[in-house]
Amino acid sequence: MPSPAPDNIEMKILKCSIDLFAEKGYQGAKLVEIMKKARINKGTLYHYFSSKQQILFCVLEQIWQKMADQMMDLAENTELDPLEKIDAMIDNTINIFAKNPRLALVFFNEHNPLIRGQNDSLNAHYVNYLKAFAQIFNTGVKDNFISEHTDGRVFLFYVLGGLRNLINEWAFHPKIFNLDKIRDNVKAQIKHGILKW
Amino acid sequence: MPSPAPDNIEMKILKCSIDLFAEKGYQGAKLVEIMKKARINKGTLYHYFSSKQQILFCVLEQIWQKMADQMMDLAENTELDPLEKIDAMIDNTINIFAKNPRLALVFFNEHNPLIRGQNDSLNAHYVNYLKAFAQIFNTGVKDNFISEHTDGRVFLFYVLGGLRNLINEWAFHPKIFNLDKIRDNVKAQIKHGILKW
Amino acid sequence: MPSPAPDNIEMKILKCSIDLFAEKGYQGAKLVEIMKKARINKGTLYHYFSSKQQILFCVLEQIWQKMADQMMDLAENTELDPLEKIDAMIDNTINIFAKNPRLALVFFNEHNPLIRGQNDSLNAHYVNYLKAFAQIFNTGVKDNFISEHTDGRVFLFYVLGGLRNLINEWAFHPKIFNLDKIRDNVKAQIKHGILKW
Amino acid sequence: MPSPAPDNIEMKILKCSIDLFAEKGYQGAKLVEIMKKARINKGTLYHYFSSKQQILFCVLEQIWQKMADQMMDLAENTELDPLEKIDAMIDNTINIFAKNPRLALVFFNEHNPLIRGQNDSLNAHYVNYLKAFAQIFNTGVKDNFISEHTDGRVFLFYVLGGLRNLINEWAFHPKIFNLDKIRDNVKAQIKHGILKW
DNA sequence: TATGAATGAGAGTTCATTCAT
DNA sequence: TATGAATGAACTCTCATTCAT
Repeated sequence: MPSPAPDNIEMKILKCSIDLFAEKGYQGAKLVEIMKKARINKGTLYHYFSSKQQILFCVLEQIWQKMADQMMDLAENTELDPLEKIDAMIDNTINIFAKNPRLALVFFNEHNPLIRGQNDSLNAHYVNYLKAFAQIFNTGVKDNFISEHTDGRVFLFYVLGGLRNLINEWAFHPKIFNLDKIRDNVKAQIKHGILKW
Repeated sequence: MPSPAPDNIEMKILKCSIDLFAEKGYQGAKLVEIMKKARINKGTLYHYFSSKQQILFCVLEQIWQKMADQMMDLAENTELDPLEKIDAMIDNTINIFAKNPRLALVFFNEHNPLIRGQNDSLNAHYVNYLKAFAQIFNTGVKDNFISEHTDGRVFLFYVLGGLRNLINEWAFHPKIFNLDKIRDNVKAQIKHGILKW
Repeated sequence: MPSPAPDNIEMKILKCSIDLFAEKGYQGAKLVEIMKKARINKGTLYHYFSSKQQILFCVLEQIWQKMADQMMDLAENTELDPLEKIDAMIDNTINIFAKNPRLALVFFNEHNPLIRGQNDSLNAHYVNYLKAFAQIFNTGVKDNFISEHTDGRVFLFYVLGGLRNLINEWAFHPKIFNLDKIRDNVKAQIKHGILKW
Repeated sequence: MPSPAPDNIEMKILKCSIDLFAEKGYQGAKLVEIMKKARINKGTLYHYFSSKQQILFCVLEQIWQKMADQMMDLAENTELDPLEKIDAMIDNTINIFAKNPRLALVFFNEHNPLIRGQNDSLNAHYVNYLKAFAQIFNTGVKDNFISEHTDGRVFLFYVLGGLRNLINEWAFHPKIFNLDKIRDNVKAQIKHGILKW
């Protein structure tokens, strides 16, 4: 009595979508291709997702949920000091994509403010993420771990953008970039900059 | 005898395209809208650009050309030391977009590797940019300005991504972000990191 | 429980296309007209044919396939002598179009080398047709049925062009031309020429 | 004092049009290409021809005028007997295209009834041609040169179509087909058919 | 839940032609 | 007579989505 787990189809669609979004971009990936790749029929997809955009939202939301959750956990963590938390944040972010480079490509190429603005739940995760980060950072400044000359917002978007770009490059050229080197270098640059010390 | 300014239409198309690309994304912006905005007719656009993509390439190429040229000038400059050159690089990048936030939005949201791969001249500028940057950075390491623990490639994409993200945020929320604060903070973080010193 | 005939739509498109191609030529016939005539929607047509040219190819290919098949059958036939085969060839060609004059118009006006060159399968049938004809003709010469002064190639294209033109005129003026008269006259001319004998 | 003959431009346009019509067909040949080939500017063409179709008509008309004139001369000729006239007709037709194969391609591929019906003057020449031919043929029958079993109309369109097809093939493959062989074979077939005699 | 033929608005693009200079 | 930028109607084709079965 074979009973296929219904979630499997949803997962298959999601997986194939990620691959195709990564390869051709959201607009370039056609639903027919996704359906073929997932070996499902044309109408079937609409039993699991209400639209093409819904698929993208679903992918992005999963990532942002994880990123926000991890950041909020970190913010509430009482065992790590702020600098350790920032290190952990780098690790968390890298770890999310380490096992799925194509996910990184979708995330970084399709997550722009235009998309964000169209989906409340996506935006909510994003806001949570920012808030948790701010909390960590501000504590770091208040407790004298972080220089008060550093603007929190600027630091946040700087690190985020930097990481995003690095992971994107790694996903495209996995042989040239090395995740551990990225990890160490970013941590060091954040703390000490690039000057000889 | 009025002298006709033939370039005006080309410029008008480019300007309106940037606005619409920024607002709705490349795919979301429709040629009809661009034409209406530029107050030209359907066929006229094709006198100046052979396709919609051509318009995007043209916008991106102008930016990359400027960025590459500035970086190459900097690389060949003999009066500045490597750290000054990196400061100048930050200034240059910010200055390009300072007067046109929407240009920044187009640049950062539409310049993904997919686009790059379709246009040789675009890619050439990009490669020049990377090479000139590497040259500056390597000199900095060799001359003991920059810590030898810092990987050049990682640093490059980290700074690039960070700046990109910051300028993008500034373009979206110009009242929250302040270009001069961005400038100073990034320069400081690059050099000293965020630790109390 | 009515059984849907899925092929009907494909046939309907083909039939309406032939009519419109005949009336206005391939270029003159617009897809909108074909769709209206076939009472189908815009997208539906593309379920059955991948392009407008595909429709034309499909029409022409069916005819050439039939013509080539008949000619090859004739070539392999061992019961008829070469002269009887040539008579049969005339009959075959005329019979293909006898029931559908508009088909003749499309075939003769749209089948030029330009079209042929764009479609391998079309060309393959054409080549088969020529080869089978050559075989029949050469046997006729070898077995002393046909004068050795007659060049095979010249004869072939002469008869083909002549028939083509006659059928075309008949399709345009079916009341002036009479297929049986065409049939008999061509057969006689091929064999005896026009001289008093 | 250079004075360019104004007719030269008209001729240049016609010549280049024939080449392009032959190569790509009437619809496939674009006015821009014709203008480029003729090294004239965009607007200039319209000083010589009122439309693209006008150019085609002009080409076809010249040919049909020549063909009609020659046929009418032949009809009025009192020195040749009907069979000699038919031989002369073959020669005339072939001679018109012998020096310009591309002209043959245009003539045979673009001269269909659709075109004919749109241009009175074109049609007039065509009608003259048919009438003169009929006159020659009928005299041939009446004077016992031609078998009374041969239908005039059928014979006419048969020979015309055959010649058309042969010249077309020759124009496409001038190395395979030989005009003189065509000439002789056609004359012989018309008179004696292909039977061993 | 599954199917896939059918839908149709709307996209980017073409190109013969016009007309102010 | 010559120019070529400007025109815009009309084209073929796309594809996310629907819905009867």
